[in-house]
Amino acid sequence: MEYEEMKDACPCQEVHTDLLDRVRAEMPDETSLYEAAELFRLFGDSTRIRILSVLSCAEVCVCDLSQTLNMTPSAISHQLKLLRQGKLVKCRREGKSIFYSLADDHVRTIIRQGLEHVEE
Amino acid sequence: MEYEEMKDACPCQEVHTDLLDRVRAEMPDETSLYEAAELFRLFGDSTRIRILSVLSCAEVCVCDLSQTLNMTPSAISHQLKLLRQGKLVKCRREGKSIFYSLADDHVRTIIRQGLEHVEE
DNA sequence: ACAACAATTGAACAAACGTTCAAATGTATT
DNA sequence: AATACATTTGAACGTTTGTTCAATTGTTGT
Repeated sequence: MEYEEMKDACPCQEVHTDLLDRVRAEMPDETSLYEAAELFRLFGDSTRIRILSVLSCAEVCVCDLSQTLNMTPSAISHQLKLLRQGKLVKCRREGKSIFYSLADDHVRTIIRQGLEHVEE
Repeated sequence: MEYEEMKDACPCQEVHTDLLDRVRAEMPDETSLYEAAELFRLFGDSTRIRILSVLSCAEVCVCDLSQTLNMTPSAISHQLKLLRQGKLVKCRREGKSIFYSLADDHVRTIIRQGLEHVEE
């Protein structure tokens, strides 16, 4: 009811109704977009993208990450947990150390894409 | 001093020094990574990615966005401001309305990439 | 000049976030 | 069993974030 009134109140509505219908038809479903946002959110923090960037080069242990990025193992570990949950990285234990690597090549691609966009 | 001790305390260091040197050499510079993170952060919110997704289909006014996404013009406008600052969208005025569109094709590409990754 | 409308803005607020710290877990060494 | 070390975990903290609300700006029509 309210919504209908709002619709009428906006002159745009009259003009752009078919446009919006087309947009609605073409749009990816809400769930996919929500998941894509969740994915990008993981890349959207400098600590996490630096971790992923290191893992783009090599498989390394938490200790190495901690040294390379000059952050505490705890801070790194918390972020690794998020990256693991998001299926962006995988890990394997070797003695006391745990080695992390990218879960798949998509991750590398996405980072490259982002870097390409900013380096212009 | 403390840092040196930490270094010695970690057996990894001895083992992976050359690896880490190689990683450091290959890594993009801090600034690029930071900017890439900032870019991805913009895609990492469901409201913003939905806005961008609409703009991938068509140039629309704030009013249209507000209706399509079922959110207040104010909320939309706040997010559009961030997208404008990040150079992801551009706008032009036409009478009382302001029409938004994607700033360039990269944006479309990045969204597509993200969607591809989640739809698997 | 005034009313109507599209859009923007700033302050306020709750929710989500990232790091720190202390404690815990798991593995190898003695 | 006990120690040492790599990593993880949970609680706490200050900071950032997204939305709401009320007020404002800019444009059109009367």
